[in-house]
Amino acid sequence: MSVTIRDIAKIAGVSPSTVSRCLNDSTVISEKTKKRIKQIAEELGFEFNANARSLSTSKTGTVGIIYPENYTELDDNLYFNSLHNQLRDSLEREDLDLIAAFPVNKYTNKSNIQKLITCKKVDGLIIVHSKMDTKTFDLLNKSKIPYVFLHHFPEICKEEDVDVVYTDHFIGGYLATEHLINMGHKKIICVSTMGDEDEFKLRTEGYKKALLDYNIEYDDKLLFYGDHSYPSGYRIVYKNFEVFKGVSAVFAQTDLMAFGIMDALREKNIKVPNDMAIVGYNDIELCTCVKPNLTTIHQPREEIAHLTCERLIDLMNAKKPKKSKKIIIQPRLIIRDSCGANKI
Amino acid sequence: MSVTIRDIAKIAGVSPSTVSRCLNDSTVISEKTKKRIKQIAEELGFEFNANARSLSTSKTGTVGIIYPENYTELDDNLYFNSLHNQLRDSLEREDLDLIAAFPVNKYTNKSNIQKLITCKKVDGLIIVHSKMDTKTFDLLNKSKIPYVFLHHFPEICKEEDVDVVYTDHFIGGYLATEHLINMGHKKIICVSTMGDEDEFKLRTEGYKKALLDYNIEYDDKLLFYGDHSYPSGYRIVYKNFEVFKGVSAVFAQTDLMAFGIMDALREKNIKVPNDMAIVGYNDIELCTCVKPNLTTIHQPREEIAHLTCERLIDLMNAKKPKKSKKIIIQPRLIIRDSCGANKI
DNA sequence: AGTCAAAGTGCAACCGGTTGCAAAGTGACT
DNA sequence: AGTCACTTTGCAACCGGTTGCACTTTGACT
Repeated sequence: MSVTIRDIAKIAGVSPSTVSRCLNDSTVISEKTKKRIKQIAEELGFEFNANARSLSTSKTGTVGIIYPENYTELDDNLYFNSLHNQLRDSLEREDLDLIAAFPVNKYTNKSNIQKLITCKKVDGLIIVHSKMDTKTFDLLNKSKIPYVFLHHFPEICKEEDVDVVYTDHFIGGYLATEHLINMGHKKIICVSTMGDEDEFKLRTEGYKKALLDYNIEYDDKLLFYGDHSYPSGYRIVYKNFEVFKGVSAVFAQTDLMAFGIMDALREKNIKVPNDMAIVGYNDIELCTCVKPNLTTIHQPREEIAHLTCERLIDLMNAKKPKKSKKIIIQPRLIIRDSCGANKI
Repeated sequence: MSVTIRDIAKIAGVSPSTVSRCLNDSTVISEKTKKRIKQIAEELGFEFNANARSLSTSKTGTVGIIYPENYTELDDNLYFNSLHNQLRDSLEREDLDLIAAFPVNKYTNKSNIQKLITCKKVDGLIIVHSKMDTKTFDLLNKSKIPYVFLHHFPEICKEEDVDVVYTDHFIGGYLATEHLINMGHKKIICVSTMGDEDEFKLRTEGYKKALLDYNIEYDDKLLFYGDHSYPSGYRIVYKNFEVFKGVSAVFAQTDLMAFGIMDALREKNIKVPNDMAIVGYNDIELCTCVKPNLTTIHQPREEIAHLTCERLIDLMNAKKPKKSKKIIIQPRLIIRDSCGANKI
């Protein structure tokens, strides 16, 4: 069917191994033959058969990414979608393909992680998922396939032992709160989320620390819990309107909750930012598709994606196992209109 | 490193071919040996090496999907993201992996379509992209790799000659407009988009046909062009406010433009839906994250994804080339609050 | 002319599966 | 015991690359 190196070899009157070496730019081949062979390959429209190549080299040229099962339901999948595109872009630079999967195939009930590893379909793994059983984790380590955890890492391993890149949610929470304080607010509601995701706890910690640093007493009546989503933000306002009436600012730990809060406040005739300042978290594209534009904490996706891929590629190319490394990325405050800063 | 069928063969005292046949459930093997071999394989934690398998069978167990280059910029990538997840889900059912790519690698400048095909990385291709040069198209056909066009198909081929699945945008435009007419509106603005994308032209045609059917004269002063995005919808209201003041309804051909229009109208103190009814298009998740909830045209993603994959898998499994087929999916009107129907 | 290192190329095995075909085994029946 | 059909298994080639090692060629130097 398609052209093989043996075809080329026959035509050029050399052995297949020579052809292979030429097309792989081996240094032991003379420039003259190299040029000649490449020429013929070009004319014949030769392309390597990736499978044959993978079989003999044990390199596939593709990396896998594992997302949390609840990813599609996750309201901030908007953030993940955009991160995903950045990751793909970073990998494209190295001509690597990307296969995305959930931890388990929900139809066959088999572990996709295991499948990708043991079937040798990927050279490396990016794991955006914090729950992992010991069996899979062992398999992962035994397989010698490099991996880096993105955003989360499983409880079953020590942070020092694995490669992980994440953003500093403590600082993020701090920055958001500090900004509101600097704008003159003293009573600031914080809307976090339930669940065992550490990042939200950290955002809350940052919030508390900022209050402390600026001598504002922390009041746990001002702390609420949503579920990431727009409706949950919306409902929290309605359910706790008395509390909202008594404050002048809100730090919502996802942008979508901030949107819900803003819409509910509008219905209650509270003007943002004049009567209430709002800061969100994530900086999804829609922040500028909402009036007033949302002030928020930006997680630099390009940087996250770039550093994650860089690290993974490093590991994939390393001859010897490398010492694991932790990469922490600093979030940034993006000032728009919802916090009132632009009106001054 | 990992367990091979030869390892199993040695332990079981049979030949590798027998092991292969057992694990592939060949009918010529006795149940007894099959059971024994499978048992051993299980114990050893055997998994097929996908590359070796692909090499000999020419089946990779993965399909590729090609997105338009401008996909990440496309404002309705929200729609595509959700469609993508549905596609992945449909493929997961058959244990197929999915590699997503753009038509060309923007760093190496090489054709990704060509790469996926000629390197034998995929068994089939879903193509969401209408521009394709003759060379690639020829390659595609010569390669015998089955493909289906999703939503668009290239101009260089005849619709009858290729497999394509898309939604009926004419009907979508018609449904949206008809609904507004039924709500008593006679002057209806239509916001389409520039560019050569047929689907938007068709939506506009549907709009015109509905007007015609209900004896409302078409007025081209009521037709505007945005660029899919929220800001463009927003701006159109500001720039043409006199026109908007004279009508009672708007059909926006993307949800995001509808959002922009709604926000601009709010700032102009025009109440939706009381003073102005609005219908969008796509039914992105955010339609219910906006006040009032957006009435819109839903493109059934599950159905689209399912039919696309079903067709592709059909083609991949076919022994002989099948006659090409066109699958057209009907959009649905989703009535929410922005059109005023719920207030009556 | 003879020696020898360096450069260039080919042989053959290997990666880990699949599969057509031949051979061996089984059991029923004459 | 011999024949025959059918079931079960093994041999060996193949998929299309890579690579260690051995061999040949080349040219500089004594």
